[in-house]
Amino acid sequence: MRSGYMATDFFAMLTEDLARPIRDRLSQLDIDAEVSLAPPTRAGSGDLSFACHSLARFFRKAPQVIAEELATCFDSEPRVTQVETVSGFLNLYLDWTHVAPQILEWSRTDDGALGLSQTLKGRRILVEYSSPNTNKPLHLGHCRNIILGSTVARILKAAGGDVVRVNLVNDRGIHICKSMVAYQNFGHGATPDSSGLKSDHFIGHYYVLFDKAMNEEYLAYSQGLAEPMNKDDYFNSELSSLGSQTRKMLVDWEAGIPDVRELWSTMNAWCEAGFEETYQRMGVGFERVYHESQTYLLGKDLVAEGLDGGIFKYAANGAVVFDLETIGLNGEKAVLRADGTSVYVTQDIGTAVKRFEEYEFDQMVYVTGNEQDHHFRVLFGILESLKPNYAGKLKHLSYGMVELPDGKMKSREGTVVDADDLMDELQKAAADAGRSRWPHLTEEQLFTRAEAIAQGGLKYFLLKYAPVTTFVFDRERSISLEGETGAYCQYAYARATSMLRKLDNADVGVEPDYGVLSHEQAQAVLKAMLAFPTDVRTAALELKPSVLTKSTFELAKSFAAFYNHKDCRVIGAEPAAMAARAQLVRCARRMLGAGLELLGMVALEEM
RNA sequence: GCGCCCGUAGCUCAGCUGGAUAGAGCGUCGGACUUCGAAUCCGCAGGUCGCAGGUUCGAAUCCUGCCGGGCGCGCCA
Repeated sequence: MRSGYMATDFFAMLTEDLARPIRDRLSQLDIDAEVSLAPPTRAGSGDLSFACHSLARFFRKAPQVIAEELATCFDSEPRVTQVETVSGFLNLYLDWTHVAPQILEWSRTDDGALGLSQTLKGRRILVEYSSPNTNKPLHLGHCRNIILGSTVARILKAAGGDVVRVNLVNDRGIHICKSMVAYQNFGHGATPDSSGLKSDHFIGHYYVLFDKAMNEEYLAYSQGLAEPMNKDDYFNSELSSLGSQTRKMLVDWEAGIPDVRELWSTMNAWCEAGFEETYQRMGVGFERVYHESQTYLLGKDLVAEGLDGGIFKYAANGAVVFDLETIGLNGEKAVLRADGTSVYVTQDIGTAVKRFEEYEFDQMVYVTGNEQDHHFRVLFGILESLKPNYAGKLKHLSYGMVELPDGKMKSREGTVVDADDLMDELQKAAADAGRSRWPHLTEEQLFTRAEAIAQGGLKYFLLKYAPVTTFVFDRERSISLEGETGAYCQYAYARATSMLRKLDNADVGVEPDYGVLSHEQAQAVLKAMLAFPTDVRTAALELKPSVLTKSTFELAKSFAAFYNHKDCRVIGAEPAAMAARAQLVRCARRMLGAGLELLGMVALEEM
C-alpha cells in the first residue's frame, strides 16, 4: 500500500503553481506581499480564491480594480476554466475534467495522499501519555489521555517525526502504600487468579477497601468528640492505625526493607499487567516505559546540583525551593521537603533529564489534563533554568475534562467510569445492534466486528473535540452510525469496499471519461481528498487530532453523498463513466482507510 | 484575591495567526428503497457569535472592562 517514494501534497503544489503568476506580477511592481490561494469561505465563489484587499495600500487602487487586473494572470492556465472578480475577491474555477485525473493519479500512487509528509523530518519527538498510578484501574479520563497521546504520536510520525512513545508509571508514594496496607490487612494471601479479577481491578479493590476502612476508623475516632481533627490530619497522626501503618510502609519502602519491596513489586506487577491488557485492547503501546521509582532519586541529585548552581535555595524550614518570580509566576515552589524527601515535581525533573540523556529529543510532549497546567508551567520553568538547552522543547498537551450526562466523574462519589467496563459495554451494545443485521456471522465473529465498531466509536468520540474542550461523553452517540461518528466513517469505507467487490474490476482497460467527475458530488469528494494531507499536517503541528477526525468525516460524508446520488452510479453506468467513477471510489477508499488508520480505527470491509 | 481556560443554533461542538451571506452533527418537521447495502441519502426551519466599548477598509476572531462557568494557585499527586 505504501510505496515509500513520494509524499507530496497535491493541493499545496496546485495552489503554489497558481499563485506564482500573481507573485511574479507583484514582484515586477516591487510589491512584497503574501499571496495564498484558498478555498472560498462563501459557497458559489469558485474553487480557489484570493482576497485583494490587503494589496490596496500598495496599488493605491480599489481591491476590485486590483482583482480585475490580476485576473489576466490566468489567461493561459489550462487548469483554470473561469476567473471572476467579486468585490475585491479573485475567484478561480478549476477545470475539473482536466484536474480530476491528476488528483486521482496522485492519490493512487503518492504517499502524500495517505497523509504522510516530511514536515517534521529529522525531529525526535517524545510523547508521554497514560501516566497511570498503580493503585487503581484506568477510567474514562485515562481513555481520553491514552487515545489523544497515541493518536498524536501516530500523526506526528506521519508528518515525518522520529517519534518515541513513552509512559511514566507513578509506582511509588503514599497512595501506592494504601493499597499495600489494605492487602496486608485484608488480603489473606489472595491473588488476581484466586479472586478471578483482572489484576489491576484486583489492586483497585484493595485501594477501595483501604478508603472504606479508613472512613470507619475515622468515624469511630471522631464519634462523640467536640472538635475532632480533620481526616487528613487524623491520617497523619499517631492516633490512626491505618495512617501509621501506611506512613511506616512508605518509610520502609524508601529504606528498601525486603518484605515491603517484595509486596510492592508483586502488587505493581499485577497492576501493570492489568494496564497492559487494556492498552492492547485499545491498540496502543510504548517504546519506553519509565517508572517514578527509578527516576525520583535522579531528581533529587539534580536538585542538589541546582542548589550548588544557585537555581534553588533553602527556605527557612530547610526545604529546597525554586523562586517562581524568576519565571513570571508568584511565590515559591518546593522541590524537596525539609526532611529531604522528594515531591511530585522532583521526579518529573529527573525523568525529563533522563529522557534527554537517552534520546536528545527536539521536543517532549506531555499529555495530561488541564488541571495540571500550572504544574507544567512550573516544571518547564525549572527545567529551562536548570538546562537552558531545553528551552522551547517542552510542550504540554493539555486537555479538558470528560464529563458524564449526569455530571462530573468523581472517584469519591463512585461515578467514575471504568475503562474496561465501558469498552465491554460498548462492544455489547454494538453487537446487539448488529446481530440481526448480520445473521450469517457466528457470535464470535459478531463480537469481533462489534469490538472494531466500539473501539472506533470510542476513539472517534474522544478525538473529535479539540483537546482544550471539556465535553460530555455520550455512550449511545459514541457507537452510533448517525452523524459525525467513528462508525459512520467506517461504514463509508465498508460501502466503498462493497462497491468495488461487486464491480470486480469491470472497469479495467476501459478508457475513462473524467468529464463525469465534474459532477457536483464527485467534485465534493475530490475537494475533500485535496484537503486531507494539509489537515494531517495541521493536526500534527497543532497537536489537534480533531482536525483529522473532521477531515476524515468530510471524506466519508462527501463519499456517501456521491454514491447515493442517482447520477453517480458506478455499476451499470456507461463504461467510460463507470471507469472514471470506479477510480474515484478506489482513491477515496484508499484515503479514507488512511484516515481511519491514523485515528487508530479498524477499517471494516463489511458492516 | 491572583493566574489560566471557556462562553457561537433548542442540544453537543467547529471556526478564533482578521476577510465575502458564521458552519457541522444531533434533535424537530418534510421527503427518497423495482437500480452499486435505506445503519447510508435529500430538503426546510433554527444564531443580537455572553455584554459594552475600542482598533481596522473589514471583528466570532485582536485590545480593554464587565457578567457567567470551569480548573488551578500544596513542603498532595
